[in-house]
Amino acid sequence: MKTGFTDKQAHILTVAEELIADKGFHGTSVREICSAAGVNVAMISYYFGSKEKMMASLYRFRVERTLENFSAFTDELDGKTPTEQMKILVAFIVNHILKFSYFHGFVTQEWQSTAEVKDTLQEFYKEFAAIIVRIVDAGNASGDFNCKPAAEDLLATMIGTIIFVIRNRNFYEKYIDEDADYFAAAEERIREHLTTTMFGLLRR
Amino acid sequence: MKTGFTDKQAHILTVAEELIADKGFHGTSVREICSAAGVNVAMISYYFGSKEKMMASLYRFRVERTLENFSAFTDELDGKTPTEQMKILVAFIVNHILKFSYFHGFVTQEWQSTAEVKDTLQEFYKEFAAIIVRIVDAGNASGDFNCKPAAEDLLATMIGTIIFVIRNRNFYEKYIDEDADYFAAAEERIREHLTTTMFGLLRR
Amino acid sequence: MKTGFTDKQAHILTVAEELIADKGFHGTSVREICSAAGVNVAMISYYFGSKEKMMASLYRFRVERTLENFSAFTDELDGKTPTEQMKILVAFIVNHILKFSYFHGFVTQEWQSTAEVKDTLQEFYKEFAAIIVRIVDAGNASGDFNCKPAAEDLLATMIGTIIFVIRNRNFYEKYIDEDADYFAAAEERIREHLTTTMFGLLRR
Amino acid sequence: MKTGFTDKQAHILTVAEELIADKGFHGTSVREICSAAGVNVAMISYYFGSKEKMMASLYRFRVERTLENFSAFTDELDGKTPTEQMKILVAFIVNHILKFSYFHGFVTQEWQSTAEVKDTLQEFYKEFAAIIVRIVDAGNASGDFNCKPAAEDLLATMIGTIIFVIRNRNFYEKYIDEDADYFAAAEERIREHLTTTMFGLLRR
DNA sequence: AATGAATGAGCGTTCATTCAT
DNA sequence: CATGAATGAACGCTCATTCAT
Repeated sequence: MKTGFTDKQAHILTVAEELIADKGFHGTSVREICSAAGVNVAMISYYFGSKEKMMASLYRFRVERTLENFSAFTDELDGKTPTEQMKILVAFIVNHILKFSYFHGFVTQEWQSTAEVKDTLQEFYKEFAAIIVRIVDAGNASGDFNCKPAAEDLLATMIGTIIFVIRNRNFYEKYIDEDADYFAAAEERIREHLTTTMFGLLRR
Repeated sequence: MKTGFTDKQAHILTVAEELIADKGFHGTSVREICSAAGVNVAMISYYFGSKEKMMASLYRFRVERTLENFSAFTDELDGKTPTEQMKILVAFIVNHILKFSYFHGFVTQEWQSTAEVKDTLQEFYKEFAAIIVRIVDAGNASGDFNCKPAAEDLLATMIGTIIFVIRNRNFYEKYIDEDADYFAAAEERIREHLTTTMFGLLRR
Repeated sequence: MKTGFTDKQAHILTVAEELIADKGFHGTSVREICSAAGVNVAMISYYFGSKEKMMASLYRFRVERTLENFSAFTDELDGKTPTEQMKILVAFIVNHILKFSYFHGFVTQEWQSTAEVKDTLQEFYKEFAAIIVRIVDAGNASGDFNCKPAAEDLLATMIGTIIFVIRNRNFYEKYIDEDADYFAAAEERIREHLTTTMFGLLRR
Repeated sequence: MKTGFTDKQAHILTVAEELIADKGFHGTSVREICSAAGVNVAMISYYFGSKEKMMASLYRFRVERTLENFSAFTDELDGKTPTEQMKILVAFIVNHILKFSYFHGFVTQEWQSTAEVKDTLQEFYKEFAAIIVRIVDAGNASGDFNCKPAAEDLLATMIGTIIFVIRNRNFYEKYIDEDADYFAAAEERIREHLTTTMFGLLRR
């Protein structure tokens, strides 16, 4: 699977991803990333050209990996009814965003991202919206659904809801069994909530 | 309602809010804020103790003002049917978040906020969730609704969806008439979408 | 005497001048200058904006001080014969360049100076060339001289010769009494040599 | 004449010379030189030990090549009258310095050269001064000249004047026909001026 | 109460050099 | 013999903050 990143670059990006997800782009220093990655402070400039360019690489890195998973996910949809497909789609997106949430919250805020980076993310959203359209249309044809809400609205609601739950853990965890692992429990809850939400919009 | 902020402090916070909403906490320097506010660079440390503490004050400042609006908003609900109340609530939250979205996306990301700040924001969410509960219960009693979805889930979906649309303007604006003002057009669209979404969850 | 530099700025420039005269612009670090000046490392950026801009200030600083001396020097020429005036001029330029030689060797080499800086130095040269023209013309009118060599050539020879002697001390000091102070002895020698040279060009 | 430089070393030195002449020692990076020379960045350390030592080699390299030209030049003097010899000498030195001026301006400035490097350059000056002495003595014996100015002073004036004109092109080019090639026009002018200057010092 | 000059720490980056291959 | 990946040190600069006034 060709990505254009060497092992060392991938290693640095993985470490950087975790830190930046936690503390943001400006809140994470090059020294911090390199120290955590066990490499010399000069390596980020050496490998990526600059911290900014490393960030652009990080986006590309993540999108590439996400789109790889997409194939597996879309294969899974084959032969299922639109209702089942929608359930699978919600489960996939909840699982994915919980893993890489930070990734969907940067653009336009905190990070004056370049056009290239914004495009990288849009690529993902458009790809995803296209799948939603396909399922919605199939469901309306088969009679599973009787409404055609806009794909971009469904997408906004799904991703937005998940990110809110992640970012406002402090608030949301009060409604979750405190003995349970937050992310595992939250994943299940959001999946169910969003599934219900989607069907509420598709069948009226 | 006692706020504890002098006029000068309020002025600085207002200026800071706008800049930070645009460029993030780390992306906005103390010099920049003070320069834009027309005050001495030492004033932030002087008035608030530090940039971090100013940020905490900013949260408190915003929550206080929001809660002030709440009274007007809750007054508006009086004597309406639960269905109408829910419509008003959606309209209020969409309008509010569009104005102060930055404010709901910081916590846990980009900013290692203190417990105090997190509490400040939770105060708002809890207050809001309480209103949702009240409307949902009233609607179930009156027969307007026949379901009792969790208030925190409805909240997450409402706020999350709005923030997504704001942060991913690049993506979402493709689905909006390009001649229209983005925020005005988006506000209307999201309001309708979320209203439909809420009713889809309350009546099944 | 208004120069536009505060005492602190003047202090830093004086220290910087000495170090840069010795080791060049790129060879002298900001830390080194600040350390020698007993000020914080941030002061150069703080006072001048950047190291580059400090260098531009240094040129201006030196030219201003040189042009101040000029008035005193030109006053001294009044009422003298052209022959005496030429002797005074040589003595002045030798003395001045020996003090600030570094200053005349930077432009176009080692430092990609801005147009502004180059202009600063040219200002000095042009001012000086004008005086030479005046003396040469007066001398030809009075009969002291019988030739009109180009002022820019006389200037080039005077300044060039002096700088050579400074820069190639290693070579030149072999011809100077080793018990004497190099600069004092060199000053006298060059003054005599250049005086002879000038008269050799003015009377043939 | 044994130089001790391999072809690769000579190639690197030639490239380095051009760059350093333009931007100075500190202003030219090892990467830049190696990149321009089409060799690996490690080669300068590998071949010369360090950047500093490469610089010492560069001086030696240039002096060796200059001294090689000297034989041809001194041969040319044979059988000429001292007056003609002096003209040839001025023409040679002007031409040479215009080509390798940078080379004569480094020592003691911008570069803390080692004793070895300084010696390398002195070797050249002493050799040159010896020739001047010979011509001056011959001219005084033949009656071409009637003065014996110090060779080191003549040398300082010649080299200094030329370097000034090169370094202060900005100033000097105003006095040169702007349609002409600067270096070609300057060479002719300086040659004539220095020839006149030398004869002015040798015949009084 | 408020200033603005000044600070030390840390920033992202580039440097000449080293070393395993 | 030659490479190029990798390094530690130092670079110029900006940061939030302090302190004498």
